Amino acid sequence: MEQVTLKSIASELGISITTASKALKNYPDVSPKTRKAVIDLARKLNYIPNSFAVNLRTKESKVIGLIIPEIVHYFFSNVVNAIIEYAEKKGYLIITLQSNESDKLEEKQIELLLNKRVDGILISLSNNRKDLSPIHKIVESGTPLVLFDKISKLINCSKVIINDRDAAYAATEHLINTGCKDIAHFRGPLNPQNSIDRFLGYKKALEDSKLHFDKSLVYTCEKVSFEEGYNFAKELHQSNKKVDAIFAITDLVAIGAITYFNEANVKIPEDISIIGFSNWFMASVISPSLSSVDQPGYEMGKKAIKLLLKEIKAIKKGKKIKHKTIVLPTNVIKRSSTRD
Amino acid sequence: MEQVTLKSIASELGISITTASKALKNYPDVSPKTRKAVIDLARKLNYIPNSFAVNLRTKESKVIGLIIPEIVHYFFSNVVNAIIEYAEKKGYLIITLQSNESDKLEEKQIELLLNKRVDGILISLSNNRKDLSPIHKIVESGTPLVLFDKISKLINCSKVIINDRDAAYAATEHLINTGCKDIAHFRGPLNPQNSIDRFLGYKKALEDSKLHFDKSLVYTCEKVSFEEGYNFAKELHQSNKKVDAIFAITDLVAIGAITYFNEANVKIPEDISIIGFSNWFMASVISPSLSSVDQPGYEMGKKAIKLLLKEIKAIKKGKKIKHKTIVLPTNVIKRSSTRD
DNA sequence: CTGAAAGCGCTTACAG
DNA sequence: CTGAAAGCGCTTACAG
Repeated sequence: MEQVTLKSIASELGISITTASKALKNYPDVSPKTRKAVIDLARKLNYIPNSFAVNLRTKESKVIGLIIPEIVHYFFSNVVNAIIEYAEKKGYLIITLQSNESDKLEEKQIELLLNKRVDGILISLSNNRKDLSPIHKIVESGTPLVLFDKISKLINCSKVIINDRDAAYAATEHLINTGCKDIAHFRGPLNPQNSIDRFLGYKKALEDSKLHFDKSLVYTCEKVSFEEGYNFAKELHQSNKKVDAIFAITDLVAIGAITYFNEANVKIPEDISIIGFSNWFMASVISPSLSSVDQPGYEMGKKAIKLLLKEIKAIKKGKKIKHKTIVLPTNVIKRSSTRD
Repeated sequence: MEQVTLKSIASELGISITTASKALKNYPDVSPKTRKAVIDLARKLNYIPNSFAVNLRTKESKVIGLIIPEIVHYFFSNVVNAIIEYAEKKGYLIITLQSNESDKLEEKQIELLLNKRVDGILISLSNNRKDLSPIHKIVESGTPLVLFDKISKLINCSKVIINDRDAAYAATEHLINTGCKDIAHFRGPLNPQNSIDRFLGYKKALEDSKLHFDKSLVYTCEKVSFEEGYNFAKELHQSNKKVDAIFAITDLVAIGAITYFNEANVKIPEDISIIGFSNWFMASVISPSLSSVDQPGYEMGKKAIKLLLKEIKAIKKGKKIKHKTIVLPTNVIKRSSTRD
């Protein structure tokens, strides 16, 4: 397959490479006749500019790197969906990588993306991220970075998040308002900020309503999995603890719990109310349908890529950029797993 | 941010760019002393080879393009997961695009990927793909291509698929074996091959069991959505048709039907059996749990990328490649939505 | 309006 | 063991 290059077009027309290049790029200083000849021939030969050469010259790849914990995940796949879609409209392509919640992998992937000279990077941090130096390195390299959902406040970059504490507060409040008094929490791992914030929101809601906070009603889901939800529900049920509600870190955990209670013939929400977090599609179709906190994945992805492209543009123009933190609203979706 | 280049390393050490390059690339004809000096300095300065220049020289991008109908989709997100993971291990990155089942968008995306000079392309075709010329164009461009799941037999490339006809046959047979006689089918759109094949498998199973095939029991889901499953179930229920089972094109459609029947107090599987297709995670957690055909998304993604990378390698070595079609096994997962 | 030339940063065949 | 040179394919400042 003989590649069509500017050189071959120029030589076929007996003009210089310079002129051929200008004709195709709508430079004003080319005669209409020459321009037409070049454009026609380019079309006829199906000329495609060599993007490698363009990248090398312009120092732009028109590619954005994206790292998320996992893609087989309702929330994150929605985020990715929005990012790919919006970026494409603006002429950017997305390279996606999954950290699998491994900080080591995440570091390698950051390295990969920097080596690839992507024009910008979007990350939702893995749960195990403690050492922030690899993230700082991105900023130091001059590559625009936007963190979303699972972020660190210590990084000097733009961020898109929800207010996990307020959202968890609202979820717990809903349980309290519907008459629950002994509310358990299936929390996430101890390290990630959003897991901490959801726990704090839960605790605060109890305190504000003068309900007793009972440490023994808090279970930690290391993997935030269906199985953990199932098993903790079982453990809770088989213990003698008095409990009339559960606030789960995520819908998947909540659904694990629902599955157990359905099997054990514990009535939801009569015997126990359950509320999840994220409002996955699944929440609306299981029985009973699951009350949840709507976490706008699509919106979050869109805001994040929008912000990133804006910063890339600003930097290109040599403008100073001011980092922003966008906080998206959430709201409690009431369904059948909690009382009226 | 002053970029560290071979040039800057060479000049700092007072050697030529050539030698610096060779030292870093483990060419044998460099003295150990020089090699060490170069490597040490490169590490100290945190040298990253400019991938744009490398791409231009090697004519390789080490990037693979992937087009799927949508990413917020259990099956496809599993495919993407496998592809990203395997590619990364082999030194390739993945650019993902979504056609949203639009053939026009799909064509633009193919164009984008070819312009980007990706080293290979993976596609699961959109339902509306009738004109195959954009796909042929990929093959003609010399870019290795592997089609998976939603393919066209008319394209001269490797493919990874399941046998949709046999799988649908097995699903329908399961309904028949458990005593169902009047089996409806919520089929997919008329164009895509896998939707046709599933319909044919369903029909063949009826015929082989001497059951009457009733055209009026076949409903076409244009969008393969939850709503269609729900609405067709309602339509079916409110008609006077005699029906004791439904084979749905996909779990999402099946779950729509289940949701309707649950609301309408129609007992599953006593009054009506339901079997889906794809074995989404959701199938195991709804009530009743949904029998389904396991469609191995992860395996399919892995085989597809593996095949593609193999062909890329072969072409690089100037070897002739023989296209393969891999057919992955499926099996019926029996759960509570069908009888024992 | 046109084109020679420099340069982006690398790789590699070739000469010494 | 070392390096000058050509070249990948483009863009653009500059001269005419």
